[in-house]
Amino acid sequence: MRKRIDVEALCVAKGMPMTEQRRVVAKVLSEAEDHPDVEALHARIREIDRGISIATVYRTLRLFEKAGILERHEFRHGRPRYEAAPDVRHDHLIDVETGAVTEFSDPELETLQKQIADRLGYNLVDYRLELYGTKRDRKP
Amino acid sequence: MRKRIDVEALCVAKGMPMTEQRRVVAKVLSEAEDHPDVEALHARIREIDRGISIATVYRTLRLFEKAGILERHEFRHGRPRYEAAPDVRHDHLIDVETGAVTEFSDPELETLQKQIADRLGYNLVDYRLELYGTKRDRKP
DNA sequence: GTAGCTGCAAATCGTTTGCCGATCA
DNA sequence: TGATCGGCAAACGATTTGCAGCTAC
Repeated sequence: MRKRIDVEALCVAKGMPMTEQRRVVAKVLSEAEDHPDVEALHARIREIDRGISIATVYRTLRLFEKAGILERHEFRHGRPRYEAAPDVRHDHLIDVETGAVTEFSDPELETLQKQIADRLGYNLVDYRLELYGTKRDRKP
Repeated sequence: MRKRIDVEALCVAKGMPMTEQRRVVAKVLSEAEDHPDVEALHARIREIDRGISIATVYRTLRLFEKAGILERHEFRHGRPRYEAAPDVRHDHLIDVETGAVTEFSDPELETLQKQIADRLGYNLVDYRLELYGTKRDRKP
């Protein structure tokens, strides 16, 4: 069960001028249950407003990302995929057969990572963790 | 202390036709102590043989990668970077200020990842872990 | 009113590819 | 010899940008 994030409200809170196009992009992002790429997003956007150009989609995604409203993920083998920025950080497990993404978070893992960085003489400022797997017992 | 890998020997072992150009690319990769990108590699290659084109560099890197002789890493913010494939897997800590890469490996971490995948109903087939940090006590 | 937006088409960037003469085994 | 290679320049695909007109506030 994914927590719905009101992207438009976040934009307004940041004082962004809200155009019709941005509202549509925000709506599509808010409603996405998956982690769509630009092409998928554009397709969904055009279902609502046929005239919105790909340039606007790119511009808007960059804008939202810089504002911290959006996360861009560069998983292996594929174009960047997007999700509305969650309030609690999580990591991703990607199904290598279907591309489906499962979210998870594990405090133990983060502790361990901090320890490793520390041991190497660094302060951990960020990390990227992606698991790639195949579903167990896929057939009946 | 980085273990030197004889890339040319690995190519020969795989039965690749070894041209003058491939020997140069192999040599540069074997001698690299860092994780250079294509541009850096091409620069080093040209120091040995001025005539080798960027197309050849790209073709050769792809060839080596497909043969499992080379690893391509797509760290955040930047072009892909390469290293001769190590025989024991390791992960990377990237200095966000300098781009320098420190290698590490932690069996505990891998166990934990396997457990997480398992808990989510997946068999772990691969993963990507990158730590981003700043050096502690950088100044004297 | 004016700063900032959008659509369009052209530009950009890193990377790949078709062609054809050259090289390797 | 026959398969494979490499250099060149053109092609490519995803993304960005300049411009001129339009919109939010």
